[in-house]
Amino acid sequence: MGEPYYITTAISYPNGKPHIGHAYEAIAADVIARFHKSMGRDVRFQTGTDEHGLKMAQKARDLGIAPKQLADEMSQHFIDMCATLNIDYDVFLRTTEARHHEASQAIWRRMEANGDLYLDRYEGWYSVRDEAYYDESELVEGEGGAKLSPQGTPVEWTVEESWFFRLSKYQEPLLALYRENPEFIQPDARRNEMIAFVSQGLRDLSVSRTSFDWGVKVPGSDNHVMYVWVDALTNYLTGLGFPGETSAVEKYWPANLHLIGKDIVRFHTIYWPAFLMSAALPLPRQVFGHGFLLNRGQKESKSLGNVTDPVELAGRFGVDALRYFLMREVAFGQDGSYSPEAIVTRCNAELANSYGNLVQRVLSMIFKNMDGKLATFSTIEADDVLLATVREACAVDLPREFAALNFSAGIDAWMRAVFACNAYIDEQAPWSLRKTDPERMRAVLLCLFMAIRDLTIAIAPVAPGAAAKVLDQLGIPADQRRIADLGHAEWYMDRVNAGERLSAPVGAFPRLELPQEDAA
RNA sequence: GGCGGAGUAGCUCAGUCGGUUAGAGCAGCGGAAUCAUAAUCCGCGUGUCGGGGGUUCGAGUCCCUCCUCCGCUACCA
Repeated sequence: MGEPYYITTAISYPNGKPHIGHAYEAIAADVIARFHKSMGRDVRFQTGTDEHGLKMAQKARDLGIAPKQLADEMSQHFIDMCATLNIDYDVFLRTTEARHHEASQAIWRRMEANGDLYLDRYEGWYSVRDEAYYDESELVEGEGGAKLSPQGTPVEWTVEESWFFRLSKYQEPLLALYRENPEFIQPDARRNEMIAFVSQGLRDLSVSRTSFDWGVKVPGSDNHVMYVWVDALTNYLTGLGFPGETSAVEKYWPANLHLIGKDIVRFHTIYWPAFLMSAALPLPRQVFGHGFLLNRGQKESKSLGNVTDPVELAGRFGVDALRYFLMREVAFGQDGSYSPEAIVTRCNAELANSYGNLVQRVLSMIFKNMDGKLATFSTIEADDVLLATVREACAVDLPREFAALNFSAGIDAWMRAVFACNAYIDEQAPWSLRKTDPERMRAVLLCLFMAIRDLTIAIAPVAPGAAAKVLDQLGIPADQRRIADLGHAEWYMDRVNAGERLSAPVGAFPRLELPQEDAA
């Protein structure tokens, strides 16, 4: 196996069904995982659900069921979403698992042993509904002079015993981390924000609660449960077998990439590294905060009634098309906008018309005019130029951009290679050569066969289902479908010697139709 | 308020250290071809590069200022 590569998504809070943002993060992480596997690395990919906290407990109480029952039910929606979207994770971690409680308590003890936890009182304006304390300056005045949180919920002065983490101690180490490892927080704009935040000074963090009990118990303080972030962040270690000194921990920790939404960058780039430093554990190499997806430029919300079910969306347009659209259309790291029209337009123009149709016309001609038979052939300069262009895009340009998480740019390079194939086929006009020079026609079509193999392997991490369908039709062995295999000199002769003939092609990238209800 | 980012063709965006007539895709218009998923190929852009001022032989690219939008500004996940 190749060099280890460990990627995680944030774990989702399952107090509602998955929304498009969950799908986006899962898809992006899956593309990254599949890409690195394709490059020959030994990949570990983890996702999951964060099931503790007051909101889950309250919702369960409202429904009259046990929190665990609610968690089981809701977590299943996320598992199902992953199945629908072809998310090929290695571990789906649930924070209610016993091993996770053990891991969280283990990291707690390590922080405590390092002298970074102490018991004190937390006093402040507390909103039960928000499960949050607010500073006096944040409060707003409600009717009759009542004090309200910035969200307009009632607050009351509360004194609570709480464990504190000495976050203040880590201000300088964190700043040094950002300074010495500029790639630790990405994109750059997020890093600047975090540097500004930490530079203002850090206060110690309250890391336990006594007001509810749906969480991980604090070791030695049974009436306390851990602050959700201590528990949640630890999931990245739990899945590897921590606190056991397992081979997975040894091999995959520290993680190469925590892929998260821009809204939780602070927790992952300030609290998490501070916890890890305190526990004397290595720090992840990179935290990337992706942007949000907007529905026609607007944030999705229940009140606007524009919430999209990602499973339904995938059903309507196809998983591969949806995955392609999201990775192609949105500049990774920035917010992006989507709509049925945008998905249909983008996927039809690129996946169906330019690429899918290329595959179809070439395989169809090989089937009809060559009996589906592959053989050796000799090339002219135009052929060599085309194959070199395609190879460059698939083995160099796209991988370089994907490795840097520039998916849009990587796919753009891939599209240019597809355009080159379409220009080449028109120039060579094999349909004319059929009558004038059949030998040359065969060379042109086989050249395109080779190009299609490269193109399909390169795009497979993005559209795994449809790519596999094409590679099946090309007769490429299942263990020869990685980007790392592109350069194998013998692949084509092996394929010829296998002797398997091509059948009539079956479309793998169909044109999409705009559903009636969305046409307007 | 403070800090940071952005404002380039109808739409989405590229434009590295300032340098020749500011680019790509989509949409639109014209032509070619007919192997293919009515798909493909070729050709066509006089854009106040948000406004104004400045530095420079020369600025979308640097400086100042103004306008607009967005993000962050501690304990909801």
